[in-house]
Amino acid sequence: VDVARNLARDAATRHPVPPVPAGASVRASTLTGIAAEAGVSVSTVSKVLNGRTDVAPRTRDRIGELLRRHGYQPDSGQPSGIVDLLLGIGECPSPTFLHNPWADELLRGAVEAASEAQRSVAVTTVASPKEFDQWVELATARGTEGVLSVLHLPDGGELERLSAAGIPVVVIDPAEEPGPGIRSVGTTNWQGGLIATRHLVELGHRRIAAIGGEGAVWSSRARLDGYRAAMLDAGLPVDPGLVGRDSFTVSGGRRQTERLLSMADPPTGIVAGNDAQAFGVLQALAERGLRAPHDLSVVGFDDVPVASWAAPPLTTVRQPLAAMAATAFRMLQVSRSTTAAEAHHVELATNLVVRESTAPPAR
Amino acid sequence: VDVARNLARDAATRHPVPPVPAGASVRASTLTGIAAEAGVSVSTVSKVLNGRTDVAPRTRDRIGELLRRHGYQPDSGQPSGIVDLLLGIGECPSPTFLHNPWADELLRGAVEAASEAQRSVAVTTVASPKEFDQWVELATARGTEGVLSVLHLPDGGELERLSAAGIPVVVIDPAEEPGPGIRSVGTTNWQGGLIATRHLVELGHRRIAAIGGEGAVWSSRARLDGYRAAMLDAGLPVDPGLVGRDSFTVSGGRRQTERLLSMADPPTGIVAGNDAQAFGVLQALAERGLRAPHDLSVVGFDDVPVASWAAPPLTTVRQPLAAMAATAFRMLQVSRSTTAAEAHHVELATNLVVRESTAPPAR
DNA sequence: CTGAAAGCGCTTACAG
DNA sequence: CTGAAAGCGCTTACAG
Repeated sequence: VDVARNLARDAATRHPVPPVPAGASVRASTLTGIAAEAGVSVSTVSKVLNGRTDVAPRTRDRIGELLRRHGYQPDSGQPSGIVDLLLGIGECPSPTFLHNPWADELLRGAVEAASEAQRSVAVTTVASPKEFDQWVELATARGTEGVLSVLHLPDGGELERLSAAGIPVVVIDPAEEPGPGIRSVGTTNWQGGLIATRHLVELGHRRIAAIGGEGAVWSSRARLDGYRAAMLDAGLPVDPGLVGRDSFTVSGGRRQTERLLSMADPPTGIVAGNDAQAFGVLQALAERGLRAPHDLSVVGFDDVPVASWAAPPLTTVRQPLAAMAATAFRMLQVSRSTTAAEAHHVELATNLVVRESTAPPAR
Repeated sequence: VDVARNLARDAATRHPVPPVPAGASVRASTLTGIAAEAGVSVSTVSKVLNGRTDVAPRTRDRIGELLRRHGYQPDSGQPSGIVDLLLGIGECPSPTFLHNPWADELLRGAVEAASEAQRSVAVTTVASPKEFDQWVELATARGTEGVLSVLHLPDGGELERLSAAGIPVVVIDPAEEPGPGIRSVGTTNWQGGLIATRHLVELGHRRIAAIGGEGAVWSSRARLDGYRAAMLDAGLPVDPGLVGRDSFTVSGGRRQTERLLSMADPPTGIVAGNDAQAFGVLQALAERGLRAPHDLSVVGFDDVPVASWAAPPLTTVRQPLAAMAATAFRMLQVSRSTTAAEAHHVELATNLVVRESTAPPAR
């Protein structure tokens, strides 16, 4: 009886609004509205919102669902104007992530796209699940408009926390295979491996080595497969000794090059797993008094801004990092205006940037 | 009479608080408090806050002053949790600023310091005074807690806008000489130039060249002077032909090296103006089939993360970029808790990182 | 140009 | 576990 009276009063107070906003653009729902719809008091909704524990699980679920559906924003007054860029340190190749020039261009792309939309990009590095949770807390408190997660593919629990808080996510260059429930932006890694290798083939190389990343890094597997495909296309055998896996760092590239160079029949060209490894290749060569491309050709991967700083400037497969970030940012925006943003994965094309570290083999 | 009654009532409502927070840490002032102090109604204060026009100029000024003094924050409930890192593209060496790995470590330092304080760093690039104004608008709307301005030294008007909005500023590595009214963090550039040069002297070099930045870049002048001081100390003449000024880029370093190498009596060591130039030196050498440190020693400046990627790994003067950003962040925080934060400039020490691009001269 | 009053969206201590 | 009530900080239409 009380509940019914309550409902009636609240309904009278509310503006006459259809219960669920559907595809409409921005519609600030209020606790009062949600409470009426859920048939509970505003206090209870407020508790759910603030993570209080004294709410029955079923009630909490029902209200949570409603909050999500309405895309409820705290302080709904003005939007926060902040989009978060989350750098997952944990599972990425190099432990000190921001030390990787790779992140730089990603950040640039995100900042540019955001500034066009009158938004700012907040950068956070996250090294552990605990830090991730802390970040969710912080970001919900200040009302982030969405997360661009670099490399890190949020797990089920994280996804739930995010969606409970109404925060849309897009993953950039997922480190693992992205599942169906999540949107992401990547590049054509397989094709990148293919064109890098084909470039060397076309220059006349026959013994071509490839360096991959460690373990199951998703992008690395595809690149290596592209390498194999190109070798196959050219009718060239893939000598297992010519394929090395190592960390995505300078020393990884260096180590593999030393191994390769000490083979009885060393390669004349190397397709590195990324630009850092390619710099390592160059270092290993220099140490032996050798030079690229005269003694060995190298192709990098990423086209990190400093790729052109190398001596000689690095031929590399360009990953359009800035464009990837901008695309991810835009995906975030559309998800805010449609009720159910469908999950999808977009891949941006890689392309070869020929500089001076590749040439026909000597002899 | 009414005003008096008002005051009395408001004073009763308010918690017993001294009128101005003084050195206390975080104290959220409310409209009610400000109104009582100004002897006006909350409505009037609210109008001033929202830029309504129907407020007498004198009243508006008085209230504005009070709001500023109290460091009034909208939504004072929770602080925004955002500190801005502003990258001034306009006057810095390389036009596409974020392409400079230099920014990376700065960002890392800021992000780490901020995260300890439960804050996030919003990154914005600003290319023109107009963009700067737009940023101020955006940042005040979302309530930034302060600005870390990289390179860009805000001018009088900008400073005024910032202080009117109650936003504290600290400049990192000011591109020009910082005036007395502003706080900033830099490094001991002069000493850096000195130790880089002295290192080459100690290795036995006599003909040592130096590359500086273009125009009046503040930090570059100091570095060059440090070079001269070290030469003087060693009783070595400073041949004007041995000092070149060029852009702070790879091609700048390359160009100067070509010039230097074609001299009748070329130098055996080069002190570059920054790491990018040092990479350019390495490129110029490689093109002539020469190698560092065998044919020529090079010292960089900055110790950008990729300095160790060079072949050979670069000996360079380390600028503690991350620590600088962290220091600047902390200066921002203290300014929030003290009423009048005194202006000052702090310089962090540079130090030499010896890697493999330097050695005693050949012959 | 000013402020009393109504109201909004939210939170929280407390009674049940 | 739930909600009525009090309260907070703010805004705004309106009376003067």
